[in-house]
Amino acid sequence: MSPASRDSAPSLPHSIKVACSNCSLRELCMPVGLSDDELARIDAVISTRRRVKRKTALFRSGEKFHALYAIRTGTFKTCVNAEDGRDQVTGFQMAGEIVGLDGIVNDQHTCDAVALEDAEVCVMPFDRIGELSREVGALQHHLHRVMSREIVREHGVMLLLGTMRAEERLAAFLLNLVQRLQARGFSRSELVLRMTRQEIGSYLGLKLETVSRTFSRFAEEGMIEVHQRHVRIVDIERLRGLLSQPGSPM
Amino acid sequence: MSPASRDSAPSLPHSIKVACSNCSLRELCMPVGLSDDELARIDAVISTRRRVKRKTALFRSGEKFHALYAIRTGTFKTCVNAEDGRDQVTGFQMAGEIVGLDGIVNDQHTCDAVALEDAEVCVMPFDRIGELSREVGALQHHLHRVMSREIVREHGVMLLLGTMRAEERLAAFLLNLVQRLQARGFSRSELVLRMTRQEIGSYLGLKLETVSRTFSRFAEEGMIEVHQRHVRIVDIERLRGLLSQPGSPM
DNA sequence: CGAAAAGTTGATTGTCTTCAAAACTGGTGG
DNA sequence: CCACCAGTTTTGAAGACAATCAACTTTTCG
Repeated sequence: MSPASRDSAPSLPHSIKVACSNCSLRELCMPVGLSDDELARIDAVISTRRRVKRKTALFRSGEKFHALYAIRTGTFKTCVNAEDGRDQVTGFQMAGEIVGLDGIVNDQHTCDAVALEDAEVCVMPFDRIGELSREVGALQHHLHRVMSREIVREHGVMLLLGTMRAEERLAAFLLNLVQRLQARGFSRSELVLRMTRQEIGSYLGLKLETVSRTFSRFAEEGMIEVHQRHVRIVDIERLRGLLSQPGSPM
Repeated sequence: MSPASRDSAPSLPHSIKVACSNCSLRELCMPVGLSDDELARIDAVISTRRRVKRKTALFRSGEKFHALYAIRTGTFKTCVNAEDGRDQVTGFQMAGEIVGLDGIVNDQHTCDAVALEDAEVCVMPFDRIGELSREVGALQHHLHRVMSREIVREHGVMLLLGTMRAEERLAAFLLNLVQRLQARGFSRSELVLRMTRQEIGSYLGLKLETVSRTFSRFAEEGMIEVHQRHVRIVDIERLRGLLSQPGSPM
């Protein structure tokens, strides 16, 4: 937003030595069933972490691509910028998810990844991942799956943006968020939004006022309780119902 | 649309022996700078073609995934279906482009690929591609780039769906189409739409009436000439201008 | 504490959708 | 070869939904 804070991190800001082998998030970002030897080799490749402070960028559009990043803690948004100043949030990423895949095609990032809260990521140098995945079949397939999953996720967003009304979009957004939080051991009814109404709106193709109004309407109707960024899902079934009913089958 | 024509092709409908090594589309779907040996090994893997008749599916959502497909001739649409009957065209693919990437994550396709005209594709069995890319580094990187390119393309569609007005969407659509056609040796001002207004609308998140009206408006204003599916771009600069001006920088 | 950022709410406007009717196209069978 | 018919496209009129503009409140953070 503010062109002032355009501070992408320089080469090696805060880097830390670590190991996947004893990482609690391994099930999320690594293939399962690796041998000790394979794990050790992966440890050798993914040897540094990087801290990213709130509102600063992990990478920015135009920067040279050299690594994928596995999120360890914190939440990110990715967002693309058009030449004319428009921008669009393309996703919100949380622990265990991978960002940076956009950079592979042209060896250059085409979107920004900005931390919504203080965060920490594992740096996975792409050329070394490539080498290693030639030897460790499970890693190769895992990488393919990660990329394919992202493609499928984006199909879902396109469906949302192309066919849904505001209420449906916000319901889908909330349901997706709690589902992912639940998978990470958080409550399935309470959540703290790490992003602004603005950012939610950008992601959902709505203006922030519409997001705010729709939150209010959901609250009035007793489906959720909203206190700023704290949301409590009171009637998840009715929220789900918003998605399956009104469909204009085009 | 008509639930009658739900005929995805069975195991081996019309298959033909072929070779990438002397294929004119190689620059589009294969890495460059391969040795003769490497090319021969790729030929061995991509050994069959398949014909797909107009309005029939190359694959459908739910089917088991086993191959990627490189389009040789013809045009496809890919489209995702929601449980509630909604559907969304996620892309239009033409010669040299790859479809099927969505199937990798869960070993199952999550969208339909339907031929908009009689078409022919090269079948690339995914497990064999995987094996070979472990040995041929250029192929591995190429595959990564293809997937990354698709992710970046979808970012662009999200920007379009999330931030653009009808005129901008249609202008972006037309400009993208001619650009890709031109890259394939076709005119940069004449094009034949292989899809209906309906399908364009689904892709652009608009109703078919809006697409039709917007075409008419462009024609009135002398930017294009439209005769059904034949479109002539008269003033490409003005069309481009639609994309760079009005931006609501959110 | 105070300024800036974020969020809420209301009134109005604009764009796209919906509903409807008619014209056109292309393929099929008499 | 022509007539017919389903699918496609165009166009109009009315309505709906979200955007815009604006004022105000609340929260956050230096």
